[in-house]
Amino acid sequence: MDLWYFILTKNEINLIFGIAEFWYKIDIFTYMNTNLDNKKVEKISKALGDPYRIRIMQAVKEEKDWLQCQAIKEMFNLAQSTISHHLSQLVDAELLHAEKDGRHARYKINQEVMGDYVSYLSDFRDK
Amino acid sequence: MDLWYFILTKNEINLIFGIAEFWYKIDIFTYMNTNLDNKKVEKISKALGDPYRIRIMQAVKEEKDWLQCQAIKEMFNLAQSTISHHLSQLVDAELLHAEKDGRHARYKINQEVMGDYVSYLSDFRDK
DNA sequence: TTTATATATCGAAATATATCGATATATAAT
DNA sequence: ATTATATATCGATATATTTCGATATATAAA
Repeated sequence: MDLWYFILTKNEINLIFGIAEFWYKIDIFTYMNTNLDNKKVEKISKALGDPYRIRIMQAVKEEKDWLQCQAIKEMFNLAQSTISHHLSQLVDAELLHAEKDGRHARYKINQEVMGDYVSYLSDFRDK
Repeated sequence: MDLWYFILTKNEINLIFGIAEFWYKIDIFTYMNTNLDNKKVEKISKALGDPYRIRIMQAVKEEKDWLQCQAIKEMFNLAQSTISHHLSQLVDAELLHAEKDGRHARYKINQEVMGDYVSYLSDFRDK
């Protein structure tokens, strides 16, 4: 049996989808994402450009559902006000959804914005 | 004919690949990208967290092949040393390949690192 | 060899960000 | 009502980044 190794480009994904469309008689629509302007991309990138915030995002990702602010505070040796600052950077960039539950705050990843950012960056690939 | 609208998650892509594997009797291997550590992700994000550098990336993308440094200088009202600084941020983060051609420098997007960054971020999606 | 051009590097000043401690606010527990 | 807990905000300081002008380096043109 042969083993083939691919790094797939957008065009190649489109080809595969094309075959799938033909075989299953369906239409798969892909679209270029225009939801993010440069200002927004800058803000998101800045938000991800800090070691603590990267680890916060990872912790939020690991959590099945929402992650309590309290849990984040216990991960680091940082003042509570500093954690709060990092969290608002992530919320301002809309990378995280924030929700208040009594006196607790909890967070989960904003899938839509994260998806927009990923597809924005994907446009830098191939041509 | 029915029209269905999907935002596909990684798991759903895997399902589609699974069907393709079954039908064409091939193996499609997907793997979690571990090429980037947090330090690298931080550096790349920081590099993308500046309006000039975002526009430089876009300009490099638009260029069919390599983009001359000179062309970038003409896009902005910035001192030559500042442009040089921004370009080295992007090259240090390995978002751009740099090449010297005589006394000119030229750049193109480092597809591998950009791809690694995109797939790193993709792991923040779905679960 | 001299001069012009493209880019890189250095040092200083301006600006932005991270961090803390103190304090405010809002909710829950007593 | 009072007290304790979770989070947010403020002001000050430390640190990092951006920007410039001046200068260095390296290549091409005269």
